[in-house]
Amino acid sequence: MPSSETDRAISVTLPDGAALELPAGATGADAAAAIGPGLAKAALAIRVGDEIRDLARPLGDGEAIQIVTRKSGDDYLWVMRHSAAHVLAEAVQAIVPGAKLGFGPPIADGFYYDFDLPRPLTDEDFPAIEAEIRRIVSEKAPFERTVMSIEEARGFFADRGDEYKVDQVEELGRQGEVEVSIYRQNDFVDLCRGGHVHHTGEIGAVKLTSLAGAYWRGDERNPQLTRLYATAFPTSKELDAHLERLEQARARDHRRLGRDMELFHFDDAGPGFPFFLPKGMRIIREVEGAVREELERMGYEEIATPTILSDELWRKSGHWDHYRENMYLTEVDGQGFAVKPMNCPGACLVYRSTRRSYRELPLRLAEFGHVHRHELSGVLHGLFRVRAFTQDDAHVFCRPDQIQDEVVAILEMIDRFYARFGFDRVLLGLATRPEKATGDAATWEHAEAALRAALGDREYVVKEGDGAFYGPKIDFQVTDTMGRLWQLGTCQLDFFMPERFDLSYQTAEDTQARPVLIHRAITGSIERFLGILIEDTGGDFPLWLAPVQARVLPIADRHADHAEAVRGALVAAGLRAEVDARAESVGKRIRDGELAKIPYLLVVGDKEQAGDAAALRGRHGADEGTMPVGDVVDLLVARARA
RNA sequence: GCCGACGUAGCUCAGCUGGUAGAGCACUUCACUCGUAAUGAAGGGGUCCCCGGUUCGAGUCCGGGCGUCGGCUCCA
Repeated sequence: MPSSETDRAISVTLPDGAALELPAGATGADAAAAIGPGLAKAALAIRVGDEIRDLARPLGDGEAIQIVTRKSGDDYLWVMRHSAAHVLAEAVQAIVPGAKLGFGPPIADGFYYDFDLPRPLTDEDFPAIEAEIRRIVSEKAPFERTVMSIEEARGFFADRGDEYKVDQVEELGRQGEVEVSIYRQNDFVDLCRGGHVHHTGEIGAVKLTSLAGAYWRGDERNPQLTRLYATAFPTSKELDAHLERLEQARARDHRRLGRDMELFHFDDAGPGFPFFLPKGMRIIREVEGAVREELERMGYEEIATPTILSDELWRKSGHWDHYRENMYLTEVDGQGFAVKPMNCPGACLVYRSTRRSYRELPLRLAEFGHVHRHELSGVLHGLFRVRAFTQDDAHVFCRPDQIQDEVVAILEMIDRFYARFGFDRVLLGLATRPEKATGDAATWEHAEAALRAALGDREYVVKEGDGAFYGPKIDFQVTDTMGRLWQLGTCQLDFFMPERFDLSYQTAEDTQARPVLIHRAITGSIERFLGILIEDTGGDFPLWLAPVQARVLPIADRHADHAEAVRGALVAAGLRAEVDARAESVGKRIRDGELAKIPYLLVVGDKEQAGDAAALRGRHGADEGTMPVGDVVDLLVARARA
């Protein structure tokens, strides 16, 4: 708040690095006016650091600011969509009288608005709502900002029966706000921190995209609201381009490519349980091979532990208390068993199978563990969220003083592995103590500090309360083709499992000590990793991963034997090759080979047969000419290794 | 699990207000034996997701279940 004349002036930084001096308490609007009258008129909002703010909010000393106008690209889209959300809400209230308002923020690629509705909404209502939006847009109704005290706003929204807005006003009050801003267009009024276009006419093409249920404040104990997703662009041309991009992204969907390329299959006989087809297994074996190379290099030993183990074991491990509802249980001969949802108890039993010395530590035990988890039906999603998957799991048992080095080595291993597959945008997260946790606060803090130290100066986000019940973790996330985030690798500290299983080792001083357990996975889940790999490459796998690396096409029947010989030479050299000798034209078979995304097509006719050669065609028509079969084999082997 | 939509041949889909199913691609066979992105013809293939109900009659209407898709919540 602007106050006495004793306040000093403030200074903010503009995008070009210049400093702008303003009186204390100056707002974004003041800043825009200070820069120029044109900008003052065009200004819609202001970006301060990562945040887009209302022009009416006072600026702080030293802040880096950027005025948002119609020409601000993504920032403009953000502001315009925020305004579009208000118009959507006005339209919905016109179509469905009595609709109560939840939240309605802009999000990546669009915006949504939550409603508590007197009647269910279906997509048949979309055209009417869109028509109403267009009508409101054509009115060019101004967005007007007013300010109310918390008490005034509470009463205002209570009178209107907008209970969720009342809840939010109260929440803001608890957060220490003394007044809130209200935006109005036509008769529509919304509690809103703002940043809006001047009038509804500045909203471009709006399209409703989907309908979903969403809990108030994201808590399933709260009422479920109806969420209407939509997007908006300045022009319908840009909207169409966006819809076209979405369509292209859908073509990379691993579920679609997995079926088209015959990699895997899902069957009603086992919802969430993937069936891997021969070509899918070829890729999986390559991925596993890459993991095993790392295991060898980093001093791991591979083990295998049983899929089904006594429920006694799961009681001891803590899974019974924390995870039972997600476990597949069975009973045989009057004894309870559970299908493993994790591999750690098995690894602990391996550790405990003999007496351990400090000289053996760190003991790194790896396992390709096939685990089963009964996930809720609504969360299943292709290979990304399944009910049975293979963890490239490992458990490192070490002394407390070895934690740092081990975690550092694991992070480096994961980095190297992802780089090999060409994953560049990997997000790191540090997940800390959750509500449902075992162990004391001091132990947790110690563990979290160890992980922070190992992360060093890497970029990562802290996810408060997102850790496993037994310890904090570092996780590695990547996005799929639709922008959803999925966790792959993980590195978790566990101070509790060794306790529960009473694990120990003999120290140099001939005493018994408790090892620390580190859980880690590189791919996290081979299945999920494959899904990401499919979407990342769009099915155009690098040569070394391609399920079929080369296909030989004999021009006519009389070239079949030579084609077979070429295939034999490729296979003998360790390449995955096949022959397409169907009675179809060469053009047709070339086309089919391209559509099957096969890296190399080898055409053989009279000329090639006579010279024991093959004509090499790379993906997308790259003609590399005719060369002796031996040369083709050497060339492809070299490229597959690169 | 919750909200919404959807479920017809291996795939993509058509099938109007109820009258017991159709196309393209794929597959099989035949003819053609072809030089770098679709040769032609013929043929096989369906418990219209499942279970009930309404009706003379249900792919179509109603109820329940299962599955899939988009979200929410969850995710060791």
